[in-house]
Amino acid sequence: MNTSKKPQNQTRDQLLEAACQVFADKGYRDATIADICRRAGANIAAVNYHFRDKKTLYAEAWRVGFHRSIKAHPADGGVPAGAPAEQRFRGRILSLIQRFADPASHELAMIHKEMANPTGLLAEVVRECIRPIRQELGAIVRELVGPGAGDQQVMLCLMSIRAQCFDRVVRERRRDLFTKAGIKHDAEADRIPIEQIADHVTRFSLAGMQDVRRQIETDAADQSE
Amino acid sequence: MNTSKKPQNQTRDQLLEAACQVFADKGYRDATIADICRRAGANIAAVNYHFRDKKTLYAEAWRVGFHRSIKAHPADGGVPAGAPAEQRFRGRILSLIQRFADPASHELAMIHKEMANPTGLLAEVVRECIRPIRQELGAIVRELVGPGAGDQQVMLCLMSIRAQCFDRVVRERRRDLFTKAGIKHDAEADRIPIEQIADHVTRFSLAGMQDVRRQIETDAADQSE
Amino acid sequence: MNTSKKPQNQTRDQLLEAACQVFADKGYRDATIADICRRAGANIAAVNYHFRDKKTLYAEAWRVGFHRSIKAHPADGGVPAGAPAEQRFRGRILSLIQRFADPASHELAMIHKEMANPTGLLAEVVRECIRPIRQELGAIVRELVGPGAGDQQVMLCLMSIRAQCFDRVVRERRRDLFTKAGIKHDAEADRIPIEQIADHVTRFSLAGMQDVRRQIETDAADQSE
Amino acid sequence: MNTSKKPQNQTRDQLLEAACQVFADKGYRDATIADICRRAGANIAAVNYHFRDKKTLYAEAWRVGFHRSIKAHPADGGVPAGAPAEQRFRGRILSLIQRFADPASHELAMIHKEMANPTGLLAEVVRECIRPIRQELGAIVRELVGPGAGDQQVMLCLMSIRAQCFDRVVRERRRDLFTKAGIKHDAEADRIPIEQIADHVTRFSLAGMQDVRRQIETDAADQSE
DNA sequence: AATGAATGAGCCTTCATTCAT
DNA sequence: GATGAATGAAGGCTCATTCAT
Repeated sequence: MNTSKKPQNQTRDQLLEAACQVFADKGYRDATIADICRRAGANIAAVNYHFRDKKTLYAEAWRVGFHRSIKAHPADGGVPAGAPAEQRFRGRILSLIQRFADPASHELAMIHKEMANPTGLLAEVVRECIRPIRQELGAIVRELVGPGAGDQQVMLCLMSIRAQCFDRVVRERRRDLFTKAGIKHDAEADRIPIEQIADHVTRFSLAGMQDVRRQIETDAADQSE
Repeated sequence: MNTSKKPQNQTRDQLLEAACQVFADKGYRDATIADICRRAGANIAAVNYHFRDKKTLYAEAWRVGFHRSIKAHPADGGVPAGAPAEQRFRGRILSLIQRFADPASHELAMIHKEMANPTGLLAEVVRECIRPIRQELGAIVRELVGPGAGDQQVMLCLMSIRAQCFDRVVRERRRDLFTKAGIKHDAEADRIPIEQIADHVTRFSLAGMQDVRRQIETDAADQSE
Repeated sequence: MNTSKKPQNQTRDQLLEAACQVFADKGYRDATIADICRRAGANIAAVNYHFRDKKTLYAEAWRVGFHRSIKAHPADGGVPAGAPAEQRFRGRILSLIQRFADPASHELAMIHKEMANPTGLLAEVVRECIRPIRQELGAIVRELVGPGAGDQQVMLCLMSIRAQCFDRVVRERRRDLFTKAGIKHDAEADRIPIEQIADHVTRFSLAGMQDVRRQIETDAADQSE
Repeated sequence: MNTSKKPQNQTRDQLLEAACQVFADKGYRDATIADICRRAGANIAAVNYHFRDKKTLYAEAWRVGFHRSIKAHPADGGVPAGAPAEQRFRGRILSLIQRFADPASHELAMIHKEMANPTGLLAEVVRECIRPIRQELGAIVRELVGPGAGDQQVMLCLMSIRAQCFDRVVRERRRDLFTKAGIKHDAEADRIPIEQIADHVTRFSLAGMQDVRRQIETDAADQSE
């Protein structure tokens, strides 16, 4: 028994690291194997040797990026399961935004690229990684809008909330869009600290959800009269 | 009186139409001239003849898509300039979401693709088309959060609002992401009527903004004591 | 009978003029019909309409360029046929160099391009235009090297002489070669007046031919002893 | 001991060899990568793999052709540096003409093509290879026309001399010009042995330079009176 | 008589992948 | 186990030419 399971994996790991960067930066199609190998200091045939495929490397890189991201920023934001819903909500929001804003993880960029040009190569990854977290946030939202809310209303609130978190992704890209087009873009918004943004999203969304809850209860009262 | 002034533009128009579809579907890089020409029923050299470049065709298609979209859904949502801010706000939201949801216009998909992989070819288009509308919405938001709000607070609200509208884009792509990966995706949210979504976003955001306003005024009162 | 034979030839003439310029500048292959038509202010189909072919236009432009050149600088350099051989020789040299150096005529550049990449389209033109002049210069050289000279010796002298005249052509291109490669090229030699160059070539060559003649006569004397 | 250090360069070498031939025959623009690869028995992507570019291959082929040529025919013509100027002059002339006439080297044809249609890709090559040799010949000519000669006079003599050597190039192409145009061209001059031509150019030029020197000294004597 | 539209062949280049060591 | 060499398919672009008015 050797101490490390696969000590020969150095090249493989460097390839994965390089792949994360390049895929995040360019997307699946625009990323080239040659570029990835160059950054990894590996031979051009290394990808096909270690991963058989560009496709396989892509899925693997995605998985690696996600796990690194979720490890650094646990989905519950450090808030214990027994805490009140508002606090758990805030934890989730903070976690999401931090994950997306973390420059070490390339998760956000990869998600954005993949959504823009779906490759159909991430079936497993999506099933394993993204689904569960979505459903957990869904449960909290359902708590917050109250038992009277229908599926549709919960869904709409979820949409509003996730959209705001996701905006970190979009914002990053929007900046590129403007920059590449040679347009000066007021980057002021980009300098707002993460915690402040998370605070804003939390408050803004809690207010929105309370409004939804109030309306539901009003409607119910009207109807019961 | 003839219906079309220059009937010889037929091929050109068909190329533009095909380009909108293909660019929206594949993005700049993945779209091939051959595919566009095939759909337009034109020769492979037609793009070069009519537009000189793939690049130029792309910019032109973007412009066409935007104009078509903005024509079908005026930015003010049909609400007169003299109406109360809340109504004008609702008009804007409705317009934005309708524009993005309109399957005839490929605006949303193209925006998303461009943000994912910026080409730097849309300097003019962005300057001419997108900028003004952004600033108009900004003015309305400033009205709603009140005169006491700082630039940063306005910016955060704008972010929350636009993110929700933009979610239409992302949602569409997310469906593809799941579908292509072979995962069944509850498309229930996609069947919610546009007006209802616009209503939700409007209410949700108005509540959020009021919360921001309230906080600002509270802080101001505390400070003035 | 109308005053001008073909008054409608304006476009045709402009095409020829443009063709001279472009063919001289780029050579047959690199010259594009589109460029020629653009400079002539004509439609892109004009060349094929007026000349059937790029090939035919090329031959026609060559002919025009040559005739213009020979008209401006008669082959005998203005020296009457009865003048002494040395003077007639000088006239020829002056004429050749002037023709090649005249920026209005594009003859030299076209010759050079054609020699570099022979098109095989100039059979007639060469037969009609260049041959006679070569033979006339040959006769003068034969006179100068004396009746004892063999064909080969005459040929070698002709080579030495024509080569010097032709150097105007090569020099022009050599400058381009250096310039395009980003190398500073002492253009001092290019500023020497034409007459001075013609003088030099004349003297240099007369000295050379006298040397040849002297050697021939010496050899003959040796042999007759 | 193996004969070749890197046997894997075979394809690369064959590409270079083919490139020399094709570029010499057709010039940069008219030469096609496909043709070069076909002659080298290589795949069409081989050029891109080994040289990255058509441009780079071109520059490399030029360099190879030059070195092969200069190796076979050293610039001094085998005449030691201590020999009298006339002999060193003859050595240079012989070397130049041999280099240009050597069918194994494609140097002359490539120079001619490049001068006709400068690509601007040979900056380094020209600087490294051609410049030094030009300057060495210049020094010898200066010796021969004497210390009283001005720069301009040296330059004119150099022009006359180089033009004659270069005529080998032009002659070769002129033959093509006539041949391709379907004209019978007395190829007698082409059959004159190289040494005889070199002899002629040497004598012819030495006589010319002596004439120039005599004139300078006469002028000086007139002036000093 | 003359033109704008359209065509198809050909070229350079890129890139994921495979082959032979 | 790992690599440099080599491949073939595909894409964007150019351009002389033809077509339909």
